[in-house]
Amino acid sequence: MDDVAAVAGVSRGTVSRVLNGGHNVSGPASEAVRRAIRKTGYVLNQHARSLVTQRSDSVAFILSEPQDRLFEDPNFNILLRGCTQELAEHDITLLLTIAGTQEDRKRVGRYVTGGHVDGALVISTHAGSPLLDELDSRGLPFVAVGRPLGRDSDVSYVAADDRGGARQMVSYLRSRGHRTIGTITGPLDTSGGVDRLAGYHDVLGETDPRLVVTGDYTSDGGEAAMERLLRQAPELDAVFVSSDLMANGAIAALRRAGKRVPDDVAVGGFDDSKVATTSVPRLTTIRQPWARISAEMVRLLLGHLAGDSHAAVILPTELVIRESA
Amino acid sequence: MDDVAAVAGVSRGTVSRVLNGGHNVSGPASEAVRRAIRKTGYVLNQHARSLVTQRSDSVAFILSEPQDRLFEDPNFNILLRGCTQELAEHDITLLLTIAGTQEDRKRVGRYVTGGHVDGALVISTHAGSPLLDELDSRGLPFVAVGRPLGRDSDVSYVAADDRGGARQMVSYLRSRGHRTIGTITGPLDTSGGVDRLAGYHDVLGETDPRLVVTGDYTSDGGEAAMERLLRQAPELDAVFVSSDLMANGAIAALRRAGKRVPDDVAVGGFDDSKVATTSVPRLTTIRQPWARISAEMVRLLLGHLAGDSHAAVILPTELVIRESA
DNA sequence: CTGAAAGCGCTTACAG
DNA sequence: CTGAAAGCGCTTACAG
Repeated sequence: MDDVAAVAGVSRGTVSRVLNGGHNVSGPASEAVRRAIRKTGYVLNQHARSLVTQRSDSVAFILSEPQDRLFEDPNFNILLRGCTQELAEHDITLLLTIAGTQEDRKRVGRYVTGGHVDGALVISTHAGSPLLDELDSRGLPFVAVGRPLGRDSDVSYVAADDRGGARQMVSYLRSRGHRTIGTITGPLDTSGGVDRLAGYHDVLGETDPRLVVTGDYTSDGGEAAMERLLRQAPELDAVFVSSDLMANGAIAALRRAGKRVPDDVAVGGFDDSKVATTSVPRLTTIRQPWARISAEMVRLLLGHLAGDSHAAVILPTELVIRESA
Repeated sequence: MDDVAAVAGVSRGTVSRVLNGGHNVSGPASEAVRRAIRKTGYVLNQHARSLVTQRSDSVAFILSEPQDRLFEDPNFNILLRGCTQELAEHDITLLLTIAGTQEDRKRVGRYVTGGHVDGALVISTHAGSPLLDELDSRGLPFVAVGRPLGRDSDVSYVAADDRGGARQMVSYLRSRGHRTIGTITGPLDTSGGVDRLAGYHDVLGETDPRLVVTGDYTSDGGEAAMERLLRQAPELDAVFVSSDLMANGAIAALRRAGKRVPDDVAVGGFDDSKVATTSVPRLTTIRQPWARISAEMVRLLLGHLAGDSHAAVILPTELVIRESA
């Protein structure tokens, strides 16, 4: 920077000013500095800048899932891409950090609270993640995707309306004349698990406990859950499955049991993920507004950085009718 | 840090020394500092440290593909995870940056050359990526995965033996009695495209040009390429397809043309990716040693950081026999 | 509009 | 083993 100043014939202060927007710098001076920068091949030292500005102009995207299955989920892709773009418009770089194991989470916790980033977008669906507490205690602004169970009243998050989406699907199934509607829930330590189940009960009221089975968001898990459901309640004529992947497994189980989908048993999924269109039959499901979710996450985080307090944003879902129900 | 020093009753220099391994610090002093750190809740300012050490203890994993299809590839997952773990053992954080668009690439280029990271792992299969030049001109150490066309003699990279792998597959097809073996290549501006085609010619010599068609690594592209191949050379009895995804599409085209796989036309893939086991019939393919690739990439990069010059590492592939050939 | 100067929070020879 | 001090490369009041 001294070089640049020398070549341009100005002080370091002036060089710094043109680097930071060029306010209060005369045209000629600005031009000279710009030329000097090109000539010297100068590149700013970000650490020095961050040391004085106390910000890094980057935020972390923390993927904190034991199983990083999310990676294979196209929706996750959309989310990541959306956040990157939104942030880029504000000249903020997004760093993806993966914290699959307990040890990873510690390392990442240290990293993000060490001043490397100004804030974080955290993707973690399971309850009781110590990561949120760590970020909190360090005072690092962050926003979560999905309602963080147990923390939803003191943490910023944006989520699809899981409960409302479940209501849409179950209402649709009932409107199609189905009378005995079962459900395969997600893990009950995730908001998707409890909220979608709540939506199911919202429209059906209390149901026979035999009609409710818990899955684990995997295809195999959905298959096993469907088998159990079939054993417990062979008379059911529809099932609301809390994720497309599980719905895909459920259909396999139904087929093996000799049931036709949707004629004998209608199947409704959730997510509108890739498998929804590749499965046979294609899935009737609930679409989550991922593009809007990412936009809102970034908006919320930027708000935090500017001093706003926390907030929750719930976005509506959409029923997508295909062949499975 | 002044607080810590005050509480511990030592100088800042001593605090810094325990922070950096505790060499040349007496037991009691070290203990006092440690207690003071806990008591004050002190957290190191990484920017200040990096400013003096001139390193950040982090490296970038740059995903520089126009289409970030890689994300959905489980192999990519293995690569990413492997690199993260290897680096973590050296206390280095891996930052994933995505540079899908031209603009992204610029931003990322600025970021990584701005001192934020000590080096980079770059994932970019297409030739002529300006990113490599940029990193080079900035003097940032990096290693690429896959042979960077046109830059392979002055850049560090680690790759599977594409040419040898293609030889394995084509030799296998011939050993099974197939006589008219076609091939669907990858884009010819990728090393996977040219090297696998070279391997094909290695075992077959010059072939009828009608037997060679270029695809784009997508399933749809493979389907279209197969149709073309079938039109040009309806007599073929085997085809070596340069990626599993394309092989999957090729099988669809064959089925539609009334050909049985492998009875009428045998199909050999490349990658041993997820689709290899989900396609019907399951694919006979070439496995790339992703775990070793990630380990070697990290080893090479760490070498660079320590001052080593560049090097290329080529790792052997493995023929995996299933049902399609 | 511009320069001189203080300061951001660390690390690391240097001297003892 | 320890402290005092210089310095890493910037930004930003402050004075003019």
